[in-house]
Amino acid sequence: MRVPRANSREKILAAAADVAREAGPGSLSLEAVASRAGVSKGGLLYNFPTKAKLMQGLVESYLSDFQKALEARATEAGHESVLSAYIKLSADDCERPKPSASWMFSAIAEDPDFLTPIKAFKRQLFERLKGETDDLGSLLVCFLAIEGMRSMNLFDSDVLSEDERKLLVSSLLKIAG
Amino acid sequence: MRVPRANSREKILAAAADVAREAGPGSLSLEAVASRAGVSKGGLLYNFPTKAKLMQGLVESYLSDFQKALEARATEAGHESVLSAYIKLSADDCERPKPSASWMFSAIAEDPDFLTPIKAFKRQLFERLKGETDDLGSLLVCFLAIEGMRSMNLFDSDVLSEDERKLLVSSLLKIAG
DNA sequence: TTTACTGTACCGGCTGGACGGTCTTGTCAA
DNA sequence: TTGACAAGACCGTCCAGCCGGTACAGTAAA
Repeated sequence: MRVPRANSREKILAAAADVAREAGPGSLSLEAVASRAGVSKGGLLYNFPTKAKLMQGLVESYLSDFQKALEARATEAGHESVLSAYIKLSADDCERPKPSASWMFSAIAEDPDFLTPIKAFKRQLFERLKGETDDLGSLLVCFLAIEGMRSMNLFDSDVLSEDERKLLVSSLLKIAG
Repeated sequence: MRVPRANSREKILAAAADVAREAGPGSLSLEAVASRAGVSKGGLLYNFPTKAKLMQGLVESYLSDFQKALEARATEAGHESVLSAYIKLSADDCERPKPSASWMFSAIAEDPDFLTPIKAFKRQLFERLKGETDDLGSLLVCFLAIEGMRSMNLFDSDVLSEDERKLLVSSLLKIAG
């Protein structure tokens, strides 16, 4: 793929995420994204010929970022399990001020099928974790608790306090062994 | 409040949930809801003067149903804790073929603030559970795992198999004590 | 009993506006 | 000069909300 005059693609993807977060998932119009990215509507549609392609781009970049981050954590400290890496990575993600995936609601509103790759990725990750442990019950609890944490973060629910989340993470790490 | 000729309100709320589930959260138009409910658009707008009021109605009826179901479970078998009741209730909810809250994405797309009452409800429930146990860590893990289960159900992720979910629930009940 | 009036419940066409996507024109680097 | 790319006016579509109308139940005066 040729590189654009300026790498508009990433700017646009970031802008889309920002708009979804700040203006609400229902207000993710192409015009808003273009304006936010400092690009004209025509320019946006040049990079992403359709809104669906834009959503798809968001999903793909999210997934590849996540994959890379997980791999980095899992290998950098070779002693810890993938599950521990996943727990810590998710905890860090949730501590960041901006929920990284608030665009997801826009994607769902557009077409729920956009999430199919994410579901597949999750199932794949789960299978990988299953091969790493012999206590399926504990794994399930951990995996779902992380899912819950991520979901709360996504919904912008400040239901848990800072301390509670820290306690949760340490409890999960203990269960993960 | 006078009772309507037929209780259209509930019919409309149910229809809205159905449309959101089947046509996708982005296709929740007033016309679609009215048609599904066997009511004209004018009739719908008579009962819910604005789309926002309809969403609000969905949230309120969801919350009151949930509250009632939880109370019923918690008192019917007085021996079990509220946490156990919550776990079992959520497990049953997730086993039902139709996700009961798929309208939530429509509400979020419309305006994320619609979820405020739900967040408040969750926090309130969590506080209540905190008063029931002395092991905050375990409670956190359970609470978040349930959240994860509900979220997966909401996203229609069949990431977990039937057996896995059963194992998860039994593990949670064991942790809950 | 009849007739006229009132308020409730509901109908469905209409409109103004927003949005997605196209098309033509402009621009700049090579 | 050329072609990759940006700009933004433009068009068709869709939808929320409005509004004038209809049907009907209750009431009450005649």
